Amino acid sequence: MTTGSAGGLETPIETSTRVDEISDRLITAIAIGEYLPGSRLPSERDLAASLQVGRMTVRAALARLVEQGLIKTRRGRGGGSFIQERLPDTAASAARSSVVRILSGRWEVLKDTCEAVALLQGTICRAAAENRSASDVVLLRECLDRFRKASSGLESQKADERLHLAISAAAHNSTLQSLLLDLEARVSISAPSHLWGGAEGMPLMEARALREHELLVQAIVDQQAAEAAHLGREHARIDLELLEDALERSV
Amino acid sequence: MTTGSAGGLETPIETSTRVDEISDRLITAIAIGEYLPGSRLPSERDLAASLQVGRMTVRAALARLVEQGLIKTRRGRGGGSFIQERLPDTAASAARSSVVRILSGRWEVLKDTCEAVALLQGTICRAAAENRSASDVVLLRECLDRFRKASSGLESQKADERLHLAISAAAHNSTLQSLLLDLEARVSISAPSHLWGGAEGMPLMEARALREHELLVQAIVDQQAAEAAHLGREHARIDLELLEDALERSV
DNA sequence: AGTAATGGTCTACAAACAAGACCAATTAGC
DNA sequence: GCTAATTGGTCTTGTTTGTAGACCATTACT
Repeated sequence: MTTGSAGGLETPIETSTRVDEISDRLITAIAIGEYLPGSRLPSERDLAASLQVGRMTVRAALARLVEQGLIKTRRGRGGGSFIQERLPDTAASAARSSVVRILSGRWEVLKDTCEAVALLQGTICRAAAENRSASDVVLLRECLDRFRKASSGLESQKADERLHLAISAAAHNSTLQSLLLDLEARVSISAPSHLWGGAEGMPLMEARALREHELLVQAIVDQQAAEAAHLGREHARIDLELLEDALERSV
Repeated sequence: MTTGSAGGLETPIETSTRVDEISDRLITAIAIGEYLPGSRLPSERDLAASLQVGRMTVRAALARLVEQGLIKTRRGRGGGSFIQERLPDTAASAARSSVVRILSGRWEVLKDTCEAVALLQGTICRAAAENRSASDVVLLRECLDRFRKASSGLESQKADERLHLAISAAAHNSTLQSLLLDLEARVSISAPSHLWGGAEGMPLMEARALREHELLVQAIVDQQAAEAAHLGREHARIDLELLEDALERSV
């Protein structure tokens, strides 16, 4: 977000530049998995056009991602900005130190944000159970099916994202939906779990996620508001648990 | 906030200028009742200093408020920017046309936002009931007392604001709290109810608000999560009803 | 070889803002 | 009443940020 507008008259004004905004979006898109490692971002000219922004501005934003080691650029036809496979420092230093560096200091904020996501998720699931239409039901079942059939971790993650999007859409409140997306993006940026999450426990987590998804969708379809709220809230705590695990493992 | 950071790579970038940000804050402060009609804003130099911003920037923001008729400026020692008594157009044109102008077109958005506020309020009240500490209880009772004793509409409104602040603080989640404040500010900006709300029904509303406040605080103190959630949600719908009333009256 | 698509570089220009000087009006305090 | 302090109003100067476009360098496809 650019920036929220609540705040007293004492706190200093700070406005994010266009470059900030764009690099934030790009990082979010990558962290969320919208662009998988190895894939190519749109060309600078295309990005500039679709964001309605000067090309130099896009270049400045991309330069930051290059600095952080998130992308590399290649010139010439077929060139572009390519998402890197690994996190910048996992190559140079030990993985654990990188995790600690990412999480420490911001841990309190991150935990607070995760809690907020969980609560908001619960609220949205309740609203979805109350307001879901017939077409929502169809879409939800479709997304759930796709999640069931997803094999690879990345596919499963994509399906997960779509399912959650469908749920938040079923709540029929765009304000809350964008709020939730915003919060989730904050968590993803600070702690892109699919990048550093240990691959060992993943199948277990995915199994749990599937079970919870099925129950959650059923509750929404059956319009069991209280049940949906509870399930949504608890389901969102998976992220928090993953974070706590990662921190614990690395200390 | 400047601007939220969620959104695909297709939607255009827009960054709010410092002037936007400042005038938003000022309007919010006035709409919320932080500066009552007749009172004076800090001097331009003071504002510039506390906002860490050039004086010309503050002046540009103030100029907007003058344009909207929200403030008038007086020069010389003891001068400054003074909050106007009346809404700009109520003097020139009929009050109903002003209400319609404010609400129409943005009605759908406003309704969505109000719904979101209500849901979020419910969530926060639930969290408050679950997480409130002993000191929260003391503060809540204090605020409730102050609200009971408040006589004038403006006093009562101030007390109401503080009570709600205390409740959201009791939830012990700063992310959700700032989110709620942000949403409420949006509603206040679009529809500053205490400025155009008919004075007739106010005592009735205040009586209802008092009753609901008492029940709500009690539920939080007693840690009745579900009850608190329900009360908070319904209580927040008062704003929506006021808006609907105002719209109905004016059409 | 030629062409099209890409990143890389450069210049010229405009808008937003900062910092500060100075003027004009008004009034609190002596 | 006089003075000095305080305040809004105006102006200039310089910086940062972003825009628009031209042009170059590199690469791959036909």
